[in-house]
Amino acid sequence: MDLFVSKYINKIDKKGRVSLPSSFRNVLPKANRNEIILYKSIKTPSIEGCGVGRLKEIAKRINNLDFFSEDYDDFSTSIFSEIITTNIDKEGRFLIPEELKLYAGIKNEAAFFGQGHYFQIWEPKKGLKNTEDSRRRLLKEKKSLRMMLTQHK
Amino acid sequence: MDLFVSKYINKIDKKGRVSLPSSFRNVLPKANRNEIILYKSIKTPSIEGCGVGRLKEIAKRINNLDFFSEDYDDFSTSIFSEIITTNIDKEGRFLIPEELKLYAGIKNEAAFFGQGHYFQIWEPKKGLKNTEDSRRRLLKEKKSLRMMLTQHK
DNA sequence: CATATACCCATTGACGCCCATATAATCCCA
DNA sequence: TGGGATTATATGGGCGTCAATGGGTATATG
Repeated sequence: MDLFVSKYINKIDKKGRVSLPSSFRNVLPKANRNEIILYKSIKTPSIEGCGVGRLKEIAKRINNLDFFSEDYDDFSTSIFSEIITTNIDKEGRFLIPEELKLYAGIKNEAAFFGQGHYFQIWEPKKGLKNTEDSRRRLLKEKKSLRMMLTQHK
Repeated sequence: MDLFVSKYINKIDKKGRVSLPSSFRNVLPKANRNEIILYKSIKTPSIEGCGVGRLKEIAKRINNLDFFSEDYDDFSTSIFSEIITTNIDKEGRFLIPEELKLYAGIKNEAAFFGQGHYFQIWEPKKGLKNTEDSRRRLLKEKKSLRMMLTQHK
């Protein structure tokens, strides 16, 4: 599976280390399996992460915004200048920078949420609540959710 | 046959393993025959499952949404983080995650119901009752439908 | 030299792989 | 076509491996 899926809650030890879930590590390209990038989520108090290869895709997305819009500047500033690269040790653990932990309100536990081509790291309770909220929003528009899930072709 | 059809009731052993019915295994593509995805059914207290190919298609669809919209996040959270991938061992067995067993009320036995492009896993009694209920609903509708169509003057 | 971080080793529990058996399904040949 | 032989499926259990976690120590970096 080459997508970040499912959710995991891992502990952060005294040294600040936390295991990237094994299934997430396997999504990273064999070449750069010991490096990920992290940045603040724009829309939620969470951290987003992915392999370094994904950067190009993000750049493309931002490039597709209207160059003269405020959004363009805001997104490109918020994302690119805030990106932090982090190394993964032999045991599959990494350090979450203090600033990002503060932003997400993370202390002793980190909840990892698969998001397909990237993942989010939440303070566990906040993360679970966010999942519920977002499911509730979607259920209001049953049509669109069904559209996503049902078999086409 | 490349569809999930028929129903089976299998036992869950001490280790939590359960056999995916052989005919279901044969539906999975030879390439990814040792991996399936599971998720909570939206409308019923049951687990739905299918091969990973279906997931990749959903990923493609979500990826086509506006990257910066709220819908994008809602979909990717509700779908990717709720999906669980599980491996099928050499004997054709897999583990149902505890959270999903709770959701479906499954303990020692699991009932598999073919649904065409996907399948459902139920607590046996609930599953059989659901089958009866939905058949009853169908018959009722048919009756009123026939009434609509045949009652002239 | 002090703090942070990487590497090494250890522990525990979960999971995958292997082997075994019983029952059911299929085959094959006289 | 009957019936024994072979294969497949569902199920049970032993055991090695790996993932998550904890801690000691070396190394780097200012």
